[in-house]
Amino acid sequence: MTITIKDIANKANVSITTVSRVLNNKKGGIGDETRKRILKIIEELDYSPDSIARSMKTKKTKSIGLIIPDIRNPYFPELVRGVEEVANKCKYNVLLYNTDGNKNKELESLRLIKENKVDGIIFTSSNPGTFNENNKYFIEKDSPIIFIDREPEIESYSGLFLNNEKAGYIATKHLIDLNHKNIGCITGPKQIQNSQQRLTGYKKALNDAGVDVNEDIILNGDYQMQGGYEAAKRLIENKAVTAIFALNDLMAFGVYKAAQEFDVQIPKELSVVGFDNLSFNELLTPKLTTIDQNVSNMGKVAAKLLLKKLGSGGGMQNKSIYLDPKLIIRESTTFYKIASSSFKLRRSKNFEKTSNI
Amino acid sequence: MTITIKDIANKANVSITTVSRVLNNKKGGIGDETRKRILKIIEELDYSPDSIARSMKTKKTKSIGLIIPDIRNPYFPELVRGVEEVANKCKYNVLLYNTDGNKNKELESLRLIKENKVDGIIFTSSNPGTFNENNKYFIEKDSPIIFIDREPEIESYSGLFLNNEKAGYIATKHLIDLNHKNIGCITGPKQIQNSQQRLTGYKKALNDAGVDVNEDIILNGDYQMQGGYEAAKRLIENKAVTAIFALNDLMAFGVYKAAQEFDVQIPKELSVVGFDNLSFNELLTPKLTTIDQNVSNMGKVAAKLLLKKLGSGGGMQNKSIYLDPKLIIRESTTFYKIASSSFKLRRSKNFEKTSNI
DNA sequence: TTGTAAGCGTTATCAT
DNA sequence: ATGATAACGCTTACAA
Repeated sequence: MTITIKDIANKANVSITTVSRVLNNKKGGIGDETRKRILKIIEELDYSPDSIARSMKTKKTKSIGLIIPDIRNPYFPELVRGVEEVANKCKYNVLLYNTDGNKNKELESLRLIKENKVDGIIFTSSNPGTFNENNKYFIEKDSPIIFIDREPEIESYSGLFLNNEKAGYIATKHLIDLNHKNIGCITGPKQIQNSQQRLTGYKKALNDAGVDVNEDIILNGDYQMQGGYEAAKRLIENKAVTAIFALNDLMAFGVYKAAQEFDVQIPKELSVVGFDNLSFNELLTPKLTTIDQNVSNMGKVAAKLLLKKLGSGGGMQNKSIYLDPKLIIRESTTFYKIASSSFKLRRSKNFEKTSNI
Repeated sequence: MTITIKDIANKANVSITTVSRVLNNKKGGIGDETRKRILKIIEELDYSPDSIARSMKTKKTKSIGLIIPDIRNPYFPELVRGVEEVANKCKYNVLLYNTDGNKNKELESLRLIKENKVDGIIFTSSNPGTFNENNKYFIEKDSPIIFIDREPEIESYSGLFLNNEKAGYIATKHLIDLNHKNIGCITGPKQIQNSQQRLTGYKKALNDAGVDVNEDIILNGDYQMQGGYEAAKRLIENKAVTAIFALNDLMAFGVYKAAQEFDVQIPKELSVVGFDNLSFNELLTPKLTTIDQNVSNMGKVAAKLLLKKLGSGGGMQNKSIYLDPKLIIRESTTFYKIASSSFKLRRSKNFEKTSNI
């Protein structure tokens, strides 16, 4: 038998109201002796309130939904931890949803709100158009959703975004300052907004420095290691670049792999800049110069934003926060000297070496 | 204004009972015409039932709790996806908790069940003794918890475990078959059961092959890259081994790092076997020979087990499943020839090389 | 300081 | 085939 507030009330010879009062720490209106007695009984019976019943009245679940494309993408565990940390601190639970960027799954997850399962949602989409004005699940002005990383196509929303263009700019600028002129760029999937923004920053930095943008060394990647690897291979084979800016770390890993395969030394012969500052960077030798998004912090800020919104009872203006990126200079970038870039010759030697292992 | 079953009933000129019936697909007792009419109105009003109110009656939340140490550990995202996949297929939501192996947090999370927030829990502890007979949150015989990877100290439970000893055995056997005799072993934290089991398998394989167990080359690691790195450094410096069995992949990564630093060729001069088959293995050159746990599958099986238990209304026997490990042979292990293991000399050369980069 | 009672949105029992 | 109503465990006016 599950024990309820009624049992406590009986045992303490008070009404359930009184018990409810001490449960919710109502300030005034409770005898000190009564409170103690009730508390003691609660303790004895190891009672804890049924949060479902509580939600029924309050219309609050103390839960938030966290919707992401794929937790296996190493970007997200950090985000999740960040969100969870502040959520739990405020006694909120976190419901996790992976959508694989699938629009139906994204929409499906919004049902959570309608069904009262969560008080609010933190949403990272990889899919443009999930939220737009025509959408059946269109979210009204003060709906408790925080968008992360990708702006929805609706008129008003709250969100948390990285200043991706600036990030692309400073990463490229760093390379330019290091005397690089032929800087390859490996992008993410075309439809993903942040990839476009980073690319814009890249081009802008080039322009500002008076370096021509060479579309031939801007290659499409997929934000996966494999795409980075393949693009890097082409770039290296064509001996076209002295530096590569990969628009995320996963692809930068792919660049490392290609470089290793072709026996191209990083950073001596090829400088590499990544984007994300994943913790696996530790793994790499040399350590990767990259853009830090401080993903864990983004999670925290997003959660705080959401919780604040929830606390305000819908009376809060929608607002978006733009975070500034930070360039983390490590070991994968170095000053370009013309003489050092002659890896094409050595590559053939390497082929022999590889084949007899 | 939120729309309820009552609104539907009014609009359809029926009682809420009838509406409830069509919502729950009750077989008999509903006029075909009425059903259609109601369905249409539901559609029109875009109504969906309040799952909290539903839970109130049914005592079911259609949610499960997934409790893990840390989602940033690359082992867990796979698990989470596996769990989520089958949970969602059965219309269950997943609440995620990271405990950092903290006992209090682990206990805290169990409150979820008491508060009726979840119907069941899948629990991966890294902390012995969270569940034991004295524990206040002691879980009774048919409580809906599935333990993963670590057995609790209670008398009866359901769980899903890898046959770790066997895994340790076949990994070591593989190395022995490759003519290795001096096989170093880097373990996980002492208190973690699966590390002990893997180690037992390692020793057994050695014994069965008539190779003496050398405690000097069994080093304590921490299941983190750093620990693997440090242990490997010592092993390499002492020139004591021709192969290393790291009890998880993260530590194997550390071994790679140390090998690289000392210019020791894998596998030519040092064979390495890992454990977990993390997806980042793709990153490594050469690719890591490792034990595959099929973590994603474990997640699925665990979820199925839990759901089955929930479906059975508590009338199910507790039972545990032991999964068999699989050795994935890739490029980091090779046949040991005595001549090839002279890396100590070359190491000093490498120091010069490193220092002038 | 404490108690009574209504009500949250469902489902389920028992009528009709 | 359908409806009236109690009940789930809590919070919260409103009373006392």
